[in-house]
Amino acid sequence: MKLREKKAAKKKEEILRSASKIISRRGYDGATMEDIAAELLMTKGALYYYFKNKEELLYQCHVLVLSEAEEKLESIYRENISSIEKMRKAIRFHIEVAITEKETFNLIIKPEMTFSEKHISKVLKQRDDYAGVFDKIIQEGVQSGEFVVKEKKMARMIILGSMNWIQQWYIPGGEKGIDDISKVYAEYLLKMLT
Amino acid sequence: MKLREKKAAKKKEEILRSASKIISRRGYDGATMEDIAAELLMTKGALYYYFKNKEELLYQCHVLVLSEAEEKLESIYRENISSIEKMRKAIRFHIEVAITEKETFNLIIKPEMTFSEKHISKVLKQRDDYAGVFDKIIQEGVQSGEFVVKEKKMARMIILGSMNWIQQWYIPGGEKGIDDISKVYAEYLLKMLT
Amino acid sequence: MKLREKKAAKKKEEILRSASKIISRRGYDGATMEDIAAELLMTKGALYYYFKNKEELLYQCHVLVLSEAEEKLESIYRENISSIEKMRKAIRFHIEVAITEKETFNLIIKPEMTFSEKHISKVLKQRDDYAGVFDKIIQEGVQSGEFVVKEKKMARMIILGSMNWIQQWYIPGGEKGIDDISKVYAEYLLKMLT
Amino acid sequence: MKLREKKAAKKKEEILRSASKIISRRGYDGATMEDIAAELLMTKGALYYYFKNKEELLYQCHVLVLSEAEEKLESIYRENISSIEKMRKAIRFHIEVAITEKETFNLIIKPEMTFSEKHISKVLKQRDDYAGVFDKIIQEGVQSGEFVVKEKKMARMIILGSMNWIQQWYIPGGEKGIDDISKVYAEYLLKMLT
DNA sequence: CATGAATGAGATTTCATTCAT
DNA sequence: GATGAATGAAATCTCATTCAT
Repeated sequence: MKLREKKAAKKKEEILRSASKIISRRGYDGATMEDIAAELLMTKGALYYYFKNKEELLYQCHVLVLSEAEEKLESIYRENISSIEKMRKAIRFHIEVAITEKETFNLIIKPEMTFSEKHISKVLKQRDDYAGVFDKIIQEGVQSGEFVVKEKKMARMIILGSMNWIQQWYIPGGEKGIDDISKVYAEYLLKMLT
Repeated sequence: MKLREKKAAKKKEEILRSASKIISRRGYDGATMEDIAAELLMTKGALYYYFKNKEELLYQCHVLVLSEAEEKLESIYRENISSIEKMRKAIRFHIEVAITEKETFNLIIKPEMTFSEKHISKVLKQRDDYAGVFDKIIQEGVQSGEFVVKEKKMARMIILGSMNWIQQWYIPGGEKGIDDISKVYAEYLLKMLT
Repeated sequence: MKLREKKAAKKKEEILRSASKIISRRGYDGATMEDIAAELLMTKGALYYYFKNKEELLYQCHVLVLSEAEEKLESIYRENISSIEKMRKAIRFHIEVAITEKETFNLIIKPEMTFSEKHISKVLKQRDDYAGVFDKIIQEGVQSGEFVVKEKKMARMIILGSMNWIQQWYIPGGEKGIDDISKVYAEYLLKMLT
Repeated sequence: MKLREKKAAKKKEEILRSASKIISRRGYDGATMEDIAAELLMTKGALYYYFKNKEELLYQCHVLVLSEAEEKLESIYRENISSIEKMRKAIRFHIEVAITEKETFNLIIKPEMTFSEKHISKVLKQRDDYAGVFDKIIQEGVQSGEFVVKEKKMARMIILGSMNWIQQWYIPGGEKGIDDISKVYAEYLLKMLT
């Protein structure tokens, strides 16, 4: 029994990974269930065995990706380092995820247009939770005197917004690598905070 | 004849304004030709008289909105004020456009997914031109010693990215008005540059 | 304009007649939009130009057939003849419609299973109105002393039920013609009422 | 071995009872094999072990329900009472079955639309047999002088048709209970026969 | 015996696009 | 110039049925 369930769970995750890849390449509307199934060498019908419809599939992608990312972010927050270092790490991590897993993070744009009422609030909640970790780091840094920020929410918006935008112009194999980018971003954004 | 053409041009612009409104509300895929026609109290067929297909219509929207915005931005650049002031004005202007004309600016996200090869290079060129004005302001500021920025392109990316992201969370009538937001953004982003 | 509208209305009616033919032959689930379109030498898409979905199409069938039938029934009720004669005529008319237009009357079975909440109440209302004419004839007959019925609603149920059931076994070209059947039914059902 | 078979037979019957419940609730097309399996806490696959396809399952439902009912009806026919009393009892029994076991009796509507050639003749035969008991009662009543009916088949059609139609409007817990209804029906239908 | 997984055919619906009038 | 009508391709989703384990 347990084995069975594990197998199914693995399959689901496999589907989610492929799905988010396709969705990010083609967009939510552009990615057809056929495309997603093809990538997995499955038939459309099989997808519906695991997820009851396209929105559910997308929603699960969202949950998977974001919960993994949030966990990692939290672990950074709990590290025994200065707030500045935490923020630097968080920035680098977020950029890395947003780019290398562009596939999945792209799902995040315009959720209201994609999710129905059934899911939208949970989706927004999860994003808030994720963003909340950045808030906590900022808050901590302000208290320790490392950061000087009055409008903390705004600052967080700027930080996350600028990073999320990277997907719009980043081209793999281009002049700047992820590492270069995240170094510069960290530097400049920290300059804003301190 | 001239009158005719003028009339037609006016009609085209009218269509473009309505179209961009609808497209931004529903997204490019979500906005059907029917919807757009309905907003204008026209029939689908009529749209095809003015624009040969949906992509062309969207492309023209893009041209219209961006060329207007670029012009205004250039005029800011030409003003006889400090680079800091220029940047502050540019930031406020961009945010205002991105929010109040959200309708049209939203078109900008993910152009490769929307435009075919026929248009994509022109679209990207126009965006580069628009962004180029920000580059010029930064460049000028660096030369005058007002700004201290080594990675100018990156800085511009951060600035534009953070502002474009505002659409993702801004809710009209919320706690913060456009003015508050743009003031804080200008302050924080300038802090980064100076 | 008027001409156009008339043309469209005619087309709609044409569609409804074909549709009800197909639906009655194959049942609501069995009749595909493709089938219906084929019968009319149209494409599926064209149907959706006239009716926004399958249920709407079916609903309009129902409205068309029942309102025509009710009108005729009312005219029988208004004739200047005895209640017995009215009932005899009504019975003959109903049987004729239920058989010759079997196509359309069959729609009537199990409406709750076919219509969504949006339409169901209107459908039931229209049926009640139709049945109501039988009630009025019975009522009149009782008052004039021609009929002796205490449970009028039940009597009407028996009359309509027995007639509606005819579709279940009637085979065109069989031993008994419609005329024979309706004569016997009228005789026996009137025997029950008097 | 025998035990095995008995067990299997019991299981089959159990399935048939559940199946007819679901089928009558949702209609033959509406009831999916999944639904039926779910009601039995089985999986779809298991159903296919007992019945080779959906039609076969339905057919067996039909056989089960009708043969039980016919048996009971025959026993009424064999009772040592007047034909009038037999008919009254038969009417009451039929209505009771048709309502309380609505689940199963509903299957009977429009058999040609549900059964393929393979089964249809057997289905019709069984129905004829069932109806035949009513014929026998009528025949007996006519011979004994209790009934006065020339068109015996028609009379039977009226009787069965009116009763079968009850399902269309009967609502459990409504004003009239089954008992009231069957009393009135018996009274009125007998009035027609005598 | 039974199950989970998968298939494949078909159904409804949507829309950009075309075209005769 | 503009409209109503129609097309056709594609997308989502459903289900009876099969089969390896």
